[in-house]
Amino acid sequence: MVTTLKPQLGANPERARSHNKQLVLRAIRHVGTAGRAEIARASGLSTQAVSNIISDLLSEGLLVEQGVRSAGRGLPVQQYAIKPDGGYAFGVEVRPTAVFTALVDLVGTPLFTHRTPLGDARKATILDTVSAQLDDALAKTQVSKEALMGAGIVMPGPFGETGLTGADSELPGWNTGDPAESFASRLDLPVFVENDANAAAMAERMNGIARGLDDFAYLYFGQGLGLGLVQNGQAVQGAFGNAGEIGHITVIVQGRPVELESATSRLSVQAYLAGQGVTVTNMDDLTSLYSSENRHLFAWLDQAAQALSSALSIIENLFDPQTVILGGAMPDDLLDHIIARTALPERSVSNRPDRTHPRLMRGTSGRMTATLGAAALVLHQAFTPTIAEAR
Amino acid sequence: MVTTLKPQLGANPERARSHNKQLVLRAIRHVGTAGRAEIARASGLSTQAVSNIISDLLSEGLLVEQGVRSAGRGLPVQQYAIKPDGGYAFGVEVRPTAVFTALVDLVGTPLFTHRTPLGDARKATILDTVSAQLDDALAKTQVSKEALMGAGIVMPGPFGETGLTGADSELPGWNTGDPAESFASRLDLPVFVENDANAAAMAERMNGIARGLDDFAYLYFGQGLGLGLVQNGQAVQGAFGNAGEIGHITVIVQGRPVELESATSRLSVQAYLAGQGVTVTNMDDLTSLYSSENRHLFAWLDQAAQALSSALSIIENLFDPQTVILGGAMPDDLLDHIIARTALPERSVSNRPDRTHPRLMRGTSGRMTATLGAAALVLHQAFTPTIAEAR
DNA sequence: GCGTTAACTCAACTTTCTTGAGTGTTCAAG
DNA sequence: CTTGAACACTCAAGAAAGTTGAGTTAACGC
Repeated sequence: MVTTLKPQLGANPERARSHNKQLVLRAIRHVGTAGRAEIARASGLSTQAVSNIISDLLSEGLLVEQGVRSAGRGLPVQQYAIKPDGGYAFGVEVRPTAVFTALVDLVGTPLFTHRTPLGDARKATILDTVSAQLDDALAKTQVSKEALMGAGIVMPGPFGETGLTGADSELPGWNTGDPAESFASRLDLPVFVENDANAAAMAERMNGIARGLDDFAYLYFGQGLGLGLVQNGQAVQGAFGNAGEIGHITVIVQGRPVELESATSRLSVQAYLAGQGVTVTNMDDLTSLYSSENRHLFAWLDQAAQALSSALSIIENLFDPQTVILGGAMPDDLLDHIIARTALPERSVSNRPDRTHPRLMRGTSGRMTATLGAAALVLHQAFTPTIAEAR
Repeated sequence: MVTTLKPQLGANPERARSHNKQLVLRAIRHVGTAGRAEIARASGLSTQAVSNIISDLLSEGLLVEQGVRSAGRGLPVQQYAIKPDGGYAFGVEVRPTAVFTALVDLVGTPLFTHRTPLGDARKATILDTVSAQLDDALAKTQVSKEALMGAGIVMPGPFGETGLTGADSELPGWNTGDPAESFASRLDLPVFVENDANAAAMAERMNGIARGLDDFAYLYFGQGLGLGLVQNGQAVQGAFGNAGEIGHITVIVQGRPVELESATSRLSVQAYLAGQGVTVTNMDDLTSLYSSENRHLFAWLDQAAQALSSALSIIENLFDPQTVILGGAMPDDLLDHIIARTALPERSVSNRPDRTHPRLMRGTSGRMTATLGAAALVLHQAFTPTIAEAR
C-alpha cells in the first residue's frame, strides 16, 4: 500500500510572478475594472509590485486601460479591465453521437459554436473530428492558434472501469490511457478534462448565476443526472475523477425507493411520457407540452420534484453549499416548475435564516451549457493562482 | 446578492520562503527521513535552496540530522528528520458534559491527555476549563508556551442556526460569534475549529491508516454519525462549516426508509438494546456484549451494516474517495464486524478493479480519537504549504 | 486658495532563488 | 589498483521579484 505524495512545487521568483499575475487578473475579473491600489490591498502586495505586474499584463495583451475614475480625493484611479481578445479558450463536449465545440474569448463570450454528428464513436474518429473542428473554429474566427490558452473537454463519465461501466452512454476505447493526454498531444494544447456537471458548474461560476461563489453544487440534467461540486472555488473530481455520480443513488419517491436518475433525467421524462403514449424527441417538444399543460408531463414533474427534494437533502447535508443550481438539458420552464415544486428539506444544515442565496436556483440550460463549461475550465485555470500545482 | 472574493495573498519573498519551508517539512515527514537532493527533486527547487531552507529549519529546531546513508554511488546522503520536540499542538474536544484535552509533539505523539467533567456547558465555563487544562498540560509536560504551534478545537456541529439546530447535543451560547475567535483570544494561540468527523479524518491522515491519502471519507461514530471528508488533502468544511452532516439523510433498512443516524450510531445502539431490555452505558459494555455474542447486539449490527451499505453507496458515488474509513466511539470488534457485514454496493464508481485500498477500512477508535484529531489539525497546518491563504 | 488625501512612480535596497564551478565520496569498469 | 563516472553537497556570483520611502500629481473640502 504505497502512497505517493502529490507533487507540489516550491516557490521561486518565476512561479511567484506567475502566481501574482493570475491573482491580479482574478481580482480585476471579479470587479470588472480596478485600479492598482485597489488590487494591492486585495492581494497583500505593494502598489509597486502590482504596477509592475500590470505593466507586464498590458504588454502581454491581457489587460486594457479603461479610463480614469475619480472617486473621492486623491489622484484619480487609472482603471484596468480584462482584454477580451487577450486569449481564447476552446471547449469540446463529446457525446456518443456528436461532438459540440465552442470558441470563447477571455471574458467568456462565445465567438463560435458548432455541432458535428459522429459517424462512429471510436477514439480515433473523435480525435479527428475535434481536431478538424478546432481548425475550423480558428479559421472562421480569425483567431491565431498562439492566442489559444487551452482546450476544455467534457466527456461522459465515469472514467475508467467501474461498477457503473457498461451502462447506457459509453464511449468505447477511452478506458485505457489518459484522455487528457490523447487530446493534449493531438491538439497540441493544454487540456482539461471534466464531466458535464462540473464543467457546467464552472461555467456558471465564471459567467453565470454562480459568479463569485466558492462552494456550491450543480445538478446537471444530461442524458442522466450529474452532480457538479465546487468546493473552495475548485471543481471536486474525487480520487479517480468520478465524483458527482449522483444518478445512481437511491431516493424515496411516493414512499418507494428508486434510482434518482430514473425519476429525474432526460431519459426518465422520455421513458415516462412514452409509457403514456406521448413521444418527445427534443427539448422543444417538452416546452410545447409544458405550455399546453400536458397532465402527464405535470405528473412527471411532480415526482421529479419529489426525487429532487431527497437529493437536495443529501447534497445540502453532505456539502453545506451556498446554493444548489439546477441546469442542463431541460427547458427553463420545466426547471422553474421543478424548483417551485421541490420541497426544501427542513432537516438540513442549509435551512438557516442568514442565507444570502436561495437554496435552489436555476442555472443556464440548453444544449451548449456543458460545451461552454468546457471552455470555462480553461478560463478558470487562467484566473486561478496556482503556485504549487505541478503540471 | 453581493459576493466578496475570498482573500488570497500574493507571493513575496517572505511568503515564498514560508511556503517552501512547509513544503520541505512535508516532504521529510512523508518519507520519515530524507536528504537534500531528494527533497529538491520532489519540490522543483534547487539543491542550494533546499540546503538553505534546511539550515534554517535546523536552527529553528524543527529538524534533526539523522546520520548518513550511502545508497549507491556518490557522496553519502546526510539525512534529516522531523524533530519531535520541535513544536507541540494542543487538542481540545468539547462535549456537553466534558472537555477532553491532549498535548502532542510535532510527530503526533501524545504526551498528555485528560478528561475534565463540565459542571455546566456555558461558554464561559468551557473557555475557563480549556484554558486551565492548557496550563495544566504545559506544566505537567514541561513544555513552554512558545513551543505551542496552536490549538485544534473539536466541537459538535452544526455551527450556526440551522434546520438541525435544537436537536440532542447542543452547546448553548456558541451560535453567536466565531468560536475560533473566542478560543484564540482566550488561549492566545492560533486556533482551528472542526467537527469531530473531520478532525478524526485528519488524525488518520497524519498518523493513522490514511497516511498519504488525499481523498477519502471518514464515517465517525460519535453521539450520532458524522462524515469527515478530505478532498485534495484538505478537510471539506462547506460554505458554513457544516459539511458532513450525514446522520440525517434517509437510507433504506429492511426495505424501509429511516434516518441513517437512527440505524447506526452510539445513541442508536443504546436505544435499540434498551428496547430489548439490555442496558449499555459505555464502550466496555458493548465489548463484553459482543464477546458474549449477544443476539440483540448482533441483530443491531446487522441492520447497522445495511444502513451503512446505503450510506456507502452515496459517499462513494458522490465523492469517489480512495477509501472510506470507519472509526470513532465504537469498539474495534464491533467496527470490524460491521465492516465484514457491510455489502459493498456494486453500482458504485468505487467498484473498480484497479483499487489500491479496500473500499471500507477501520480507523482509530476510542474516546480520544477526535481529541487527537483536534491536535492533528494544528500539525496538518504546519506541514501544509499555503502561500496564498490569508490568515 | 490651500492643505489633505490618495494613487502612482522612481530609485535604492532586501530577500530568495538559480546557476555554474568546485569538492568529496562511492562504485564499477578496465 | 587505477581511473572515471555518478552523485550529494557547498561556495560565490548573478538574477528575479518583492518592499520601502521619498517624490509627483490630481481631486476634494474647508
